Amino acid sequence: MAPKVLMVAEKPSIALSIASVLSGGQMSTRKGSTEVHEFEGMFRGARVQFKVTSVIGHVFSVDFPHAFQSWEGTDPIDLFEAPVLKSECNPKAHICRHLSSEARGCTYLVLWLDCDREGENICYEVIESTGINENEAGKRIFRARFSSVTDKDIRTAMDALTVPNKDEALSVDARQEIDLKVGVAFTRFQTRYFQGKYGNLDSRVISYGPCQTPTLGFCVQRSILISTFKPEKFWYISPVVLKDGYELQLDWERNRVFDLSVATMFQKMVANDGTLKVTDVSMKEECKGRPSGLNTVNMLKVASSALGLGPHTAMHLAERLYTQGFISYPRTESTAYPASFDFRSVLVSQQNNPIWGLEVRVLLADGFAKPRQGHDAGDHPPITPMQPATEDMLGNDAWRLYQYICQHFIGSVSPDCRYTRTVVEFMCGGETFRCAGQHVSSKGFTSIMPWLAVSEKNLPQFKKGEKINIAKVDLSEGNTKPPDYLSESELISLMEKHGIGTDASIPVHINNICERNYVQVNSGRKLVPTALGTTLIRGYQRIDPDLCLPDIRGFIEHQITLVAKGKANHVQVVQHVLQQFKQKFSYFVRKIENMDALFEAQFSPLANSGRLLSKCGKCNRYMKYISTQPPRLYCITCEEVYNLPQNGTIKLYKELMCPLDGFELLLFSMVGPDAESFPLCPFCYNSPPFEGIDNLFASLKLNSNPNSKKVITGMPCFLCPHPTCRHSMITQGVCACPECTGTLVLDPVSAPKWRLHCNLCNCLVLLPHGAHRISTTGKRCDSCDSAIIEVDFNKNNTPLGGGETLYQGCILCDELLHSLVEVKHGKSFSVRSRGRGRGRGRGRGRGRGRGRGKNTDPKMSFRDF
DNA sequence: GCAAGGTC
Repeated sequence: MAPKVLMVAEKPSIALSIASVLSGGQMSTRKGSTEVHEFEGMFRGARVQFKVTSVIGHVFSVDFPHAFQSWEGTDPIDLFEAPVLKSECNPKAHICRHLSSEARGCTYLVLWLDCDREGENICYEVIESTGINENEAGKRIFRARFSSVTDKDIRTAMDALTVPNKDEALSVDARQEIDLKVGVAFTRFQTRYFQGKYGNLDSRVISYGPCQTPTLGFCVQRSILISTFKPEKFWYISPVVLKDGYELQLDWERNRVFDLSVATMFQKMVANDGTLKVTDVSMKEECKGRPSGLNTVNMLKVASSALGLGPHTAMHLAERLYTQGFISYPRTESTAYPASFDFRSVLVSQQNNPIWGLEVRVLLADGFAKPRQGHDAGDHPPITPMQPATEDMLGNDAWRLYQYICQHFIGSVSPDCRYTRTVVEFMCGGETFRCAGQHVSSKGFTSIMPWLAVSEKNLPQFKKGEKINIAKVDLSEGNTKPPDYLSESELISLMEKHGIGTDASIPVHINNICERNYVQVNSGRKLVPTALGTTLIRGYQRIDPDLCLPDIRGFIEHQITLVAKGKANHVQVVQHVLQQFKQKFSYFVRKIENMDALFEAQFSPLANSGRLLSKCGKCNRYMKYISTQPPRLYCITCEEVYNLPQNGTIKLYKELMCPLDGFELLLFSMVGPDAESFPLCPFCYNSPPFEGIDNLFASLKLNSNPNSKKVITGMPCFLCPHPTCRHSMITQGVCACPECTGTLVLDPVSAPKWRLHCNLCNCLVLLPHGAHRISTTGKRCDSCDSAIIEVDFNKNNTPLGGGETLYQGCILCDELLHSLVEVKHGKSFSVRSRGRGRGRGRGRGRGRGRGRGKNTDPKMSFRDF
């Protein structure tokens, strides 16, 4: 059989392009985690079977091991020395499994990842996933280096295979570890510090990051400039001339002066002279160049400033236009097109457009230009329309973006705009004045991009040496004005200039500082910092300005570049940089009072926030409920903060008390139609009471249904293993969830729509409707080990004979009860149906758990907990 | 609940 060659690209679209080019379109395609294209061809002088597939960006991402994930149990400074783990970024996509199975039986691996450092790093993620030893580089493993996804470049790359660059890959590993440790350490520390003191910060998490914080810094810097701006009065003179029916106001060469008596003096000198002498008339042909190709950052700037679309939204729309085939790949740094680019066929596809079709037909008939020379970053061609579209096909916002992309493209192949500029210079009383006129001789690309048009301004004819009487000399007063708040478009430029973020991540960072409530987007997409955003930046400036300066990203980039170039050892660089940040961190912690003084002046202490709600188990006094994000309880006496679940309402739960710690229980209710409610003890929720329960949660999360939207952030009663408390999972749990490894727990306040809900996933089971009372009994079903429940039916509609209302049974095995239950979210729910096994109790010694034998109902109860 | 970087 012919040897097999596996080729892997960074995204499915590139795998398709590569396969199409190399197979000449003769390939077969099959589905998988990502598509696999197969064809025969020649490789290193032999006939082979090619398989081309792709990853979807990074395969792995980096995080802390479980022991360091607890905010309570880890001192943030220890994170700098903590180990880091790589795990699959998107376990549901099963990319690792896909690669390993596709690599089986392959003799060669060819890496077609994007040709940048991230791509180089993904090369090694792919190698690791395939299981091939990386020492086989140059023997079984090859790297294709291509500068664009064109026929020519793909073939050239295939003929000149090299090996992946380990140093570049390691530089990305270094960046990942540094970003993670620095970001998480500062974020955890300042979040806990300030949320433990103030009640109205209104941000779930007070994050810090080497990209997001300098981004915020730009916005705050501008707003500080505005708030500290002192306006100054200035004066200027402008002679007025009447000629050939024109009234012209001339510009003063001095522009303005800041002293009224000086301005008055000049005015008198000019007025006394009274005659303007034309000292020069110059006429110049000017050219405004057509644009080069459109890259992501420029698209985002126009989207924000001209279309009113934020970068996040604009990227979303652009991605949709791309996946629907209307535009080319929208994430690119390049503004230069490859030499072989077919401009004509793009124009042909636009020639029937009702709005700009005519212009396109003229270009096709009269000849078109190539776009102005741009920058080739070696990634993708500029953003280009691929298919004609109408507003109906796209929807308003996507249409406006598409329209701009088309206008930009057509503009880029249109002639330059040409105009003549006339400048007339005058002298009077020793002072120089000017006026300028413009006449457009050829609109060129500005007819399709009218917002860039050169304005027409007519002047009367002047001759050098000519003398003209002044009609009047105005003396005007003005005030210097502060700049406006930073526009999103200006922010994007600043980020690009300072190397903060990438074309793909710039929108994410801007979105981040909005979502964290650090800035607000006002009208005109101006970014106005909130009190929180301003206070943070001013705080860093007080303690260590480096922390919020744009150079911080540059510093990290510079250090990892040493790794990428092979000039420094990866481990040593990471250690060195982390050592520096650790010192900055500990200094920051020591000096946090300097920032806190600013917070004190701006925000309300917890003691003054919120309302009294429930009793503290330690001091027996009422604690305050703070409903602003994140919801918390605060005990004024103990000065303790207890976090509460989010996105729901909290109230006191029947003044019941936790038997473990004496805290009053709360009832949390989610919102929505099938919203569930559950009790929790504020203390247990934050500090789970049983040893090792943290680890148990971690395994529960790992084993739970991956589709579950439920996020466990603390321990509510429905996860509590207390053997006798009437609210715990042990006493309120009924049976195993048919959908996941969780337990179905009785919702204690669901009357009269009694129900069970899973403590891990969204599975919901409706119990007999309208019953007076439903409760667990403490007894177990003999055959399936579920909890026996007791139902007190309503006497008006009891299904029991003789008007009986009380009934006990197992909801799985008892025919009557089983006929009365209904699964709302979830699949089948019966003893006989086979479901997935139980994950709980893994290795916990009771011999129950996943496999209990083929004929056993896999949905055992939770008793082996 | 944390970062930034890929990509959908």
